[in-house]
Amino acid sequence: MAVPAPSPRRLGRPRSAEADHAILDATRGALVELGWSKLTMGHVATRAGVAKTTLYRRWAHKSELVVDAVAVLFDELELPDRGSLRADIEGVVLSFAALLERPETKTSLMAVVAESTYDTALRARIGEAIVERQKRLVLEGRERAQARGELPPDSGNGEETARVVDLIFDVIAGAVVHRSLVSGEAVDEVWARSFTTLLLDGLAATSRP
Amino acid sequence: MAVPAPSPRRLGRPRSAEADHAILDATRGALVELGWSKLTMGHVATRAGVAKTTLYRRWAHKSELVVDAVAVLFDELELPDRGSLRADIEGVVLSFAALLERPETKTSLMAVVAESTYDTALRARIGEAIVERQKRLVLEGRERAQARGELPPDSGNGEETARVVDLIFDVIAGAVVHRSLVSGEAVDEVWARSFTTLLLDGLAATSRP
Amino acid sequence: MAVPAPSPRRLGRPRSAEADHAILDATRGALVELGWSKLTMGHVATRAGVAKTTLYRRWAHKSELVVDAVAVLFDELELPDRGSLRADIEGVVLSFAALLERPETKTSLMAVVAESTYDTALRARIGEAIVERQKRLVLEGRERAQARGELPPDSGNGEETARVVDLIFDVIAGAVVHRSLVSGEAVDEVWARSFTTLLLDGLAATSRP
Amino acid sequence: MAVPAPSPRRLGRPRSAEADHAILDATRGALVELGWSKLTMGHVATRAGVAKTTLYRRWAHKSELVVDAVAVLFDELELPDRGSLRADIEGVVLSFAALLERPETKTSLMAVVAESTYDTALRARIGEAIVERQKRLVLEGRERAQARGELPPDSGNGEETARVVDLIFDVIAGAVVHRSLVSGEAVDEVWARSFTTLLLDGLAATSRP
DNA sequence: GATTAAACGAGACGGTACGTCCTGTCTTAAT
DNA sequence: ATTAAGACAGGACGTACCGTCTCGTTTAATC
Repeated sequence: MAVPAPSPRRLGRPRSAEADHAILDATRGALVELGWSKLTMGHVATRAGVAKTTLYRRWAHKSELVVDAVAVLFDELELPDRGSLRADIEGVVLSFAALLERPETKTSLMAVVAESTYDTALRARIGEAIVERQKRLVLEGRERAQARGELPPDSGNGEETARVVDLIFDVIAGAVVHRSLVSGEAVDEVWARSFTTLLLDGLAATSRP
Repeated sequence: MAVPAPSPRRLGRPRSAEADHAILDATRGALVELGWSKLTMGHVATRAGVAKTTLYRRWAHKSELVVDAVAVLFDELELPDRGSLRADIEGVVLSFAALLERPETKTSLMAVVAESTYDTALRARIGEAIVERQKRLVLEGRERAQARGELPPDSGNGEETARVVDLIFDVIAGAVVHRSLVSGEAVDEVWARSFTTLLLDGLAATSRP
Repeated sequence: MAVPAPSPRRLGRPRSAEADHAILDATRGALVELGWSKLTMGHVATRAGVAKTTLYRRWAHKSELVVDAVAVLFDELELPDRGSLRADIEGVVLSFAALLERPETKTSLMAVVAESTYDTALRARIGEAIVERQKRLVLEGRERAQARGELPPDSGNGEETARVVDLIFDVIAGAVVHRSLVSGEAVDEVWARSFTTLLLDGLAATSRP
Repeated sequence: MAVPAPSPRRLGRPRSAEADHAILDATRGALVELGWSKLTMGHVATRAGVAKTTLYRRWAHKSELVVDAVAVLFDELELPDRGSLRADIEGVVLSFAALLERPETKTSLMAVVAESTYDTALRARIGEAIVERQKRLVLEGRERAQARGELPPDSGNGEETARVVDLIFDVIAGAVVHRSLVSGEAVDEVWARSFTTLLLDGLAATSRP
C-alpha cells in the first residue's frame, strides 16, 4: 500500500515493520503537538527512535509521509444507516467535521493539498489515499437512498452518474472543509441541518425531469 | 489596513510607502515564479530591493505577508449584472475558479489556511483580509435577485439572513475550491451549470414556505 | 583635542559638550561590562542617552572612540620621585601593570592595536593619544637619574638619546604588557624586582664606555 | 591536539580530516587577504569548500579558529646555532619580528589576545598553542650558552630557573611585539643589536654573584 | 554454519534559509 | 546646524533542517 515493497527480491535484511508503525505513529503525534509547519523529518525520526536514513528510505518527502500517516484516519469515516437520506447526510457532515477538528487532520489536509498544487505525484497520492476513498460514502448513501425510493434510480449512463457523484462529493466535502477551516466556524447540528435541507432540495429538483 | 500605523506618534523617519508596494509586488512575483514553498523572505527582500529588516519590520511571518499580498487579488472579483440569478452564479463560479487557477493564489490560499490552523492571529488576518470581504459578492447577488423577484425578500431577521449568506458562501466557495484544488479537476462551464442548477433548486425550495 | 572642532564657523546649534562626556563615560562603562568585542556603537549611544547620529558625528569608528575614551586613563600614570632609579622603575612597572588590570584598558589596548595594523589613521591616533605621551615617563625618570648621578649625562647626540629612550620604552612597556596580557600572569613585586634588576644592569653596562 | 577527538566512541560518520586542513588553510589565506577584522566564518567556510556547520562543529568562535590556524606558523620559528649567545639572540629577535610582519600574524596575535581578556578558555588555548611552545626557544638558547660557558649553569632550583626563563621570554617577546605592533617601528639589525646589548649586559650582571 | 547483502543507528556532510544584530547613512520634526 | 528618534540597505551571525553520505553493526535468507 503506502509503503510499496522496493522489489520482489528478498536479499539482505528485510525492512522493519515495527519501524513503519513507529514512524507513522510519531508523525501523527508530532502533528498533534507541533502542527504541520513545525514538524520536521529529523524530529519524527527521533521521536520514532529511528535513524533519518530509515525514514527517507520509505518516504522521500514530508508531505508524502503525512498523507500516509493521516489517510488511515479518513478510513475511519463510516456511513451507518440512519434510516433516511436526510439523516445519513447530516450524519456524514457531522462526522466529517469531527474528523477535521482533530489536530492531526486539521493542520495536515490543507497543507498537503497546498503542496500538491505543484507536485503531481503528491496530488496522485492524495487522490488515491484520501479523496477517492471518501467518494465511497457518497456512492453508498446514494444507493441506499435509491433503495429507499428517496432518489430515482441510476440513469444507466455511467458517465452521467459519475458526474453527479463528483458534484455531490465536492459540494458536501467542500462546504464542510470551507466552513470549518477557511471560515473557521463550527459545523454544528444547526448548520448541518440547514446545509442538508439546501442539498436535499437541490437534489430533489435535479432529480425531477 | 494591512500594515497598521505603528502609533500616532511621528518621531523618527517614517516608514517608506514605496517599500510597502515593492515588497507586496515582489511577493506576488515570487509566488508566480517560485510558488509558496520555495518563496523565501530573503528572496522577496532582494527582489523588492529592500533589506530583510525592512521586511520583518512589517511582516513577522511569510504567511502574513502572503495573505496581504494576495488579498488584493480577491478584491478584483466582481459581480457584473448578468441579467439573472443563474447567470450571476455561473459567472461568479467561473471567475472565482479563474482566480484560483492563477499561480499566485493556487498554492497560497491553501497554504495560509493550513498555517492558520495553528495560528489564531493569522486566521483572523485571513478572515478579515480575504474571507469576510468576499461575502459581499453573495450579498450583492442576493439583493439583485430579490430585486428581480427571483428570491423572496429578507425575513427581516438579520441573524437569519447572515446565516443564510454564510451558508451560501461556504457552499459556493467550498465547492469551487474543493473541485479545483482538492479533486484537482477543472471548473468549466459544464460543471458550473450543474452546480448552479443544484444550488438554485436548493435555494428555491428553501425559499418556499 | 581628541574631538576636533568641525570648523571655526559657528552657525546653527552648537555641539553639546555634555554629549561628549556622556559618550566617553558610556564607552568606558560599556568596556567594563561588555568588553571590546561586544561593545557596539548603538549600545554606547543608548547608554549615553544620545542619538547614534550624534555619536557618529564625532567618532567615525568604534576604535577611535575607544582610543579617546581610554587615553585619559593613561594620563593618570605618574612618576613620583621614589628616591632612586631602581625605585622609580619598580614603581612605574607596578603602576602600569595596575592600569592594565583595569577592565577598560585590558580589553581595549590590544584590540585597538590589532585594529591599527591595517588602519594608519588609527595607528597615528594611538601613537599620539597613548604611546607618545607615555614616553614622558621614561624621559622624566632618566633625567632624574642623571641628576642623581645614577646614569651618565646625555651624549649631546639627540638622535642617539631618542633611540635609547625608545628602546627602554619598548622594553619596559613591552615586557609588562606581554607578561600581563599575553602570558597572562601577574606583574607583582617579585617580578617587578627581577625585571628591574635585569634592566638596571643592562643600562649600567650600556652606559659604560 | 587543537581539535580534540570528541569521544572515544566510534559511532556515526567520522569527521573529515580533509575538512580540518581545508579550513585551517582557508583561514590563513583569508587572514592574508582580508585581515582579522574582515575575516568571517562564512567566508572561511566558502573558501574551504565546507559548510558553515562543519566549521562550527570544530571551532565555536573565530578567535579559536585563528589561534589554531596561526599557531603552526609560530612553530616554524627555529634557533639555529649561530655560534654565540649574542648572535643567537639577534637571530631570534629578527626572525620573530619577521614572523610578526606576516599579514597572517600581524593583526591576529593582538586580536586574539584582546579577545582572550574576556574569555578564559581562549586564553588557555593561546597559552597552550602559542605562548608555552615558544619558550622552548629561550630554553634552547640558554642551554646552548651554558654549554659555551657564556652563562653560568642552572642553580639546581627548578622554580628559580622557570622564573628566569619566563622573565627573559616576556622581555624578548614583549619588546619585539611592542616595537613592531604598538610603536609601529621596524625591528631591524640596528635595533636588534641595541636590544641584544642591553639584554646581554643585564643577563651578565644578573649572573654574577 | 558461513556467507552475503540490504537495512539499521549514528552522526558528519554541503547547502539553504532563518530571524537577529550591528553598521553607517538617511529622513523626519523639534530645538 | 544640531539633536532624538527611528527607518533604511547591507552584511554577518549562529542555528535549524534538508537530504545525502559514510561509518560500523545487525539481521535474515541463501549457500
